[in-house]
Amino acid sequence: MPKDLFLPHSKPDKFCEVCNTMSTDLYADVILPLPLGDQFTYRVPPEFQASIKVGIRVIVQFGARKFFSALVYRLHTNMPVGSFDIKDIDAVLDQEPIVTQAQLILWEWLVDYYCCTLGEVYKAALPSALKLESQTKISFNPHYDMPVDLSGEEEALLLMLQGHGQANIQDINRFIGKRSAFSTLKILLEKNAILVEEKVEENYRPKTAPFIFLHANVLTESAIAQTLESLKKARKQLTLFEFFLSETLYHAEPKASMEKKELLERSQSGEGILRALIDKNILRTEEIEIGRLDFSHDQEPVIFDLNEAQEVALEQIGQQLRGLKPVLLHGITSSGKTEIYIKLIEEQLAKGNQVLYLVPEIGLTTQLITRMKRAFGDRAGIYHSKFNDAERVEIWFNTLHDKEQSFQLVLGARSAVFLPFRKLGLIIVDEEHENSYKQFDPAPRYHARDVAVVLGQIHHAPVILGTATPSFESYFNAKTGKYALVELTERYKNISLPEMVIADVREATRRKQMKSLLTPELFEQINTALANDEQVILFQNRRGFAPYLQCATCGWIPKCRHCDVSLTYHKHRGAMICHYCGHTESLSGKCGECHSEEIRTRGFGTEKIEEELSLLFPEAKVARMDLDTTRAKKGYERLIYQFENKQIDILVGTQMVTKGLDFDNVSVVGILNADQLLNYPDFRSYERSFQLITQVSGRAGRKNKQGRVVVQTTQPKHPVLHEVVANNFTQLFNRQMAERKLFKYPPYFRLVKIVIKHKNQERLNLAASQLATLLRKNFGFNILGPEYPVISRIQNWFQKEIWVKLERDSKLGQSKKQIMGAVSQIKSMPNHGNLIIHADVDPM
DNA sequence: AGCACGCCGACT
DNA sequence: GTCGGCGTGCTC
Repeated sequence: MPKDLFLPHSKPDKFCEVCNTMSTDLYADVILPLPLGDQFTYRVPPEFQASIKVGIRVIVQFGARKFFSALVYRLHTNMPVGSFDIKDIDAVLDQEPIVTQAQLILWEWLVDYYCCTLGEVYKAALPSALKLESQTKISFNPHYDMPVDLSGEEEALLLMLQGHGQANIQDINRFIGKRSAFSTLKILLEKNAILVEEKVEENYRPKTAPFIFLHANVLTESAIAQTLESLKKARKQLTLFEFFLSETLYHAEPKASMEKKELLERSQSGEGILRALIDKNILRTEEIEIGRLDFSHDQEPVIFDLNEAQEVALEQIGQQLRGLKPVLLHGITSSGKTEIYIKLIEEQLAKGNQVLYLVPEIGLTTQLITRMKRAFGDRAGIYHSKFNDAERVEIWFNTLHDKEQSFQLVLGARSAVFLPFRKLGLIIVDEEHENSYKQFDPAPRYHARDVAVVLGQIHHAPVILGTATPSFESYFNAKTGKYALVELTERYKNISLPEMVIADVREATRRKQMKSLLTPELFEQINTALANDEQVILFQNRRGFAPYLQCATCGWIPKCRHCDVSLTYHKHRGAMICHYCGHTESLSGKCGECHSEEIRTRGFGTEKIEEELSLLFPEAKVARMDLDTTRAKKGYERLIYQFENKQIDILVGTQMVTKGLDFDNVSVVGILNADQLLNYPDFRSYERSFQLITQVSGRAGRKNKQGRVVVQTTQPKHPVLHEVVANNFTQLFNRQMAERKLFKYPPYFRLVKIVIKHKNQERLNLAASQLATLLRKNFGFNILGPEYPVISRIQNWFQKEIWVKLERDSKLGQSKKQIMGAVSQIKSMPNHGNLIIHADVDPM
């Protein structure tokens, strides 16, 4: 983008016939936080022409009544052509850009690559407190005499408004208790009884705290002396006042004020004593803005020493990074990748550069945060979705502005790629194979790892992708020279890799050796571990008690009434719950079909395992870690803490237990049902099985002692399991690559998944087949579907999918344009109004 | 995405 | 006769 777009244009001047002067018309193309394709052009009125810049927010009216905070994308003097009135910009919100030029370049890339709009990216990128939207405010018209011809509802509403002063639409809907109070409001508006206005409210409020200052009366030496004299009889007040002076005026570095809380605490005075001094006009209080960000750190920064293998890897990375290719760091579990990162980060921070450290959503554990805080103290900040909005705004500005106290290292989940970095020196993507880097819904459906690579290119910052189990895409890129590859094959601190055992569930069942859900192998291992005071982690990728219930007489299975899935039985809550929409039904105990009372549980989830274990090992403390036990705010941290402190002997969990946790007393890891992973109907299921089993196995092993992993399966001869046992990633990769090539799957081909949804099944079928036909004209055999996905209905929306396979070296941009063209053609056909169609590029 | 406008069925 | 359901089109 040319540089002059930053500046208001001074040409071409033209003569204004109205005001008889030379005038300059300046226009701004703005991005609205809406999923609309094009930008909208507004006129920049003269009073804003000097201050407007690309990347600042402005308030504009959009449509008949709504106001939005839009982002200035382009400034120019070309009057837009068209038969519409150009509206003026109403207000300018920022003095300096809050979105950088580099970010806009990234946004444009996202729009092209992920087939979305700038509005959608704008929405995803900015903390919501920075995206204002007007709210309709309704108030009582004070110049209105209460008439007689009002209905009961109208009168009640008016009285409410009179009492409250102002209300928004949601309040009124709640008050009236109907779905829409719009008709009542319309009548009242016609009768001139109410006033309606649109207000844009700033959501972000800086946090303030009371600070204590010297009162204006006491600013001279003599006044202070006099005051001290006058306080002789009030000894507590004198103590407080003297303390205040010693901390501010008489301090080595004098300050004007002191925070009230700190003053009271450190002088050990009470509220009342301070109050007295304020009443006497000796001190005064004032609200001062303070930040919400935590700059505290407990310990002095510690930097570790690396072992030989790590030093070699660090050296290799250093060499490779100079080539500005992304580096894939393939290091087996516990090989000490984090220490290498710390060294690399340290180097960048010393240069005054910023570092982005991406972790999967779930990987933002207290363990990692503690480690980074210990290494980098208050230079490290955290950004993820659990942060409240005010904090996110502050991190945004902290990243953007070079302040006295600012974070140089940002640890963040996927949305951290959108932060406004000034001077990015390095990007680390940890656990790059993790699926949670991909955003499903809403658009932009981006993969943070891939966005990070592009972000690195824009900033000329090196990118490191680290993992023990590379995604096939990344490994392929490394093998074909798009990425550089660095491998670490030794475990840190000489912890040996765990011994892997494959336990045959079918054989054990036949011999009647199963102890509940455990094979004799796993049962023995757990017993031994408990006897040695060691801990156990069990993995089952399914929460709840039983995935479904079934009538033993007729085979009936309870299903969700809104979705096409069976209800999962949650024993603890005594309910059957849909894991797709949350629909909950209480347990009737009777078959919905034949009314038989013989209802059986089928399969097992974490809850059932927890219960069975408590019966099998009554002495052991068993805990469960899944979505249900970690939903509460500190639930996850509490479990980790308890496990670390050995208050838990056996931890049962879903995927959560596989992520980046390091415990040093776990000797046994059990995978309860590997079949479920292997048989998952997806072309990536073997890749994922390998990743999950390897990752969870990595939790086993202690210093000087080999850990054990038991994998329970009915397919003990399955090749993937043997590759896991041998830790033979390469063999699995090569075998799978041949298949991927043959069936035109990634990484040889790129996939675009098109999802079509409609509440009406016939209309969905029609639209989907029309779209597929249209796409086949361009892509022929590379179109799959339309087909129902595994779950064909979610929350009463039926859905179908069409898959497009694009050749890797084909003109991607052009193909995507063709796809989106076909989509909009289908959408604009009559009767296709309530269709939802979206494209998911590189779906997971 | 919202929201207004416009056209057809089930109600006072 | 009207209320309100949804299908359609537009927003600088």
